Amino acid sequence: MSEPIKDFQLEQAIGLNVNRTAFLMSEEIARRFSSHGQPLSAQDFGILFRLLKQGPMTQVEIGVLMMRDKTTITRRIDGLVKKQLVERNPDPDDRRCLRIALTATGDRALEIMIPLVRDFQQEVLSDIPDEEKAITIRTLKVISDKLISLK
Amino acid sequence: MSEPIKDFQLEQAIGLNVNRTAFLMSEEIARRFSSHGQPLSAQDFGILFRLLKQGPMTQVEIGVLMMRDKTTITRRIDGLVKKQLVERNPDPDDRRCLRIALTATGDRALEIMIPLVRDFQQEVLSDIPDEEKAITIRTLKVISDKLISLK
DNA sequence: TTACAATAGTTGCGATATACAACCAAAAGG
DNA sequence: CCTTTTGGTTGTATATCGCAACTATTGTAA
Repeated sequence: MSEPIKDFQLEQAIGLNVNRTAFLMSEEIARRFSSHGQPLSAQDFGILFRLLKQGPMTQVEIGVLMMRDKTTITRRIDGLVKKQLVERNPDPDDRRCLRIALTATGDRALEIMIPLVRDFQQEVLSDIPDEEKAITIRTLKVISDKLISLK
Repeated sequence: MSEPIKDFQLEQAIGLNVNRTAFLMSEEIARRFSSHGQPLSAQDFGILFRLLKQGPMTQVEIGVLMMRDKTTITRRIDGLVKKQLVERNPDPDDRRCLRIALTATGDRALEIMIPLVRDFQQEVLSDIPDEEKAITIRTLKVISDKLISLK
């Protein structure tokens, strides 16, 4: 008679560790943003940074990247507009679309936040050999790609 | 003049990958719980599983493990009580405390959910060599331990 | 013993995040 | 044209969360 139920080791479970790490990282980076005058979430940073790297995007495009419903993006952008970090510009070629673009204020916010993020990631990974960092990131990508393919 | 801002590689950032993976894993495991008649979140599973492994706990103890305010735990336990998965028992030695304990229903729910979790984790990691799984989990632990020590 | 401090838990309240349904406007494609 | 698809907004509902304030109980120290 096997009793397999209690054999499961939660502390070794990838799910628990991924979740806890994600929670703690988001919390800490948001805390650092706030203490540098930028009260934004890690998610908001993600939006702003992509706008910097890739230029203006529509809300639907942002929604795909963030894996969120477009109504959720409407409201997140509302918040960023209210903080004057982005603006909704008309698309000259398609009057349905709004091109979400960084403002000068948004640019300045990123100039503050990007070094914070870079330092933060460097800091939390400082004890990890490069090889193991690479393996970790690759493993996470494999998992998320697999989960996306399931959907 | 260096221009380091845009050099930051978001796709290689540990934070983005950890967050996305956590989101996708939580979503998928909740979906599987639901489709097996157990509409619970990964967080709720975490509570129930710890109660199975460690026996009854107070709400404060659960809150420490989950890194949540005790008021949040009160309400999560409310939900689990309503689903008859746990019960609040008086502590004979301290009348302030409630010992949160699995019910028989909660036990049966775990008998369904634990194999789902085990299979799920095995499935998402199936293409990853054991060595790399171990490195990934260890790296995540190092990060979360470091973040906890910052608090 | 008695007063004060700490602890366990609850409730009121507000904030945040999220998505579905329904809707409008505009574009695409027969 | 007429129909379908697409981008976006709003109404509504749900879940999650934590602070402030409260009660009840326990611990502590004069």
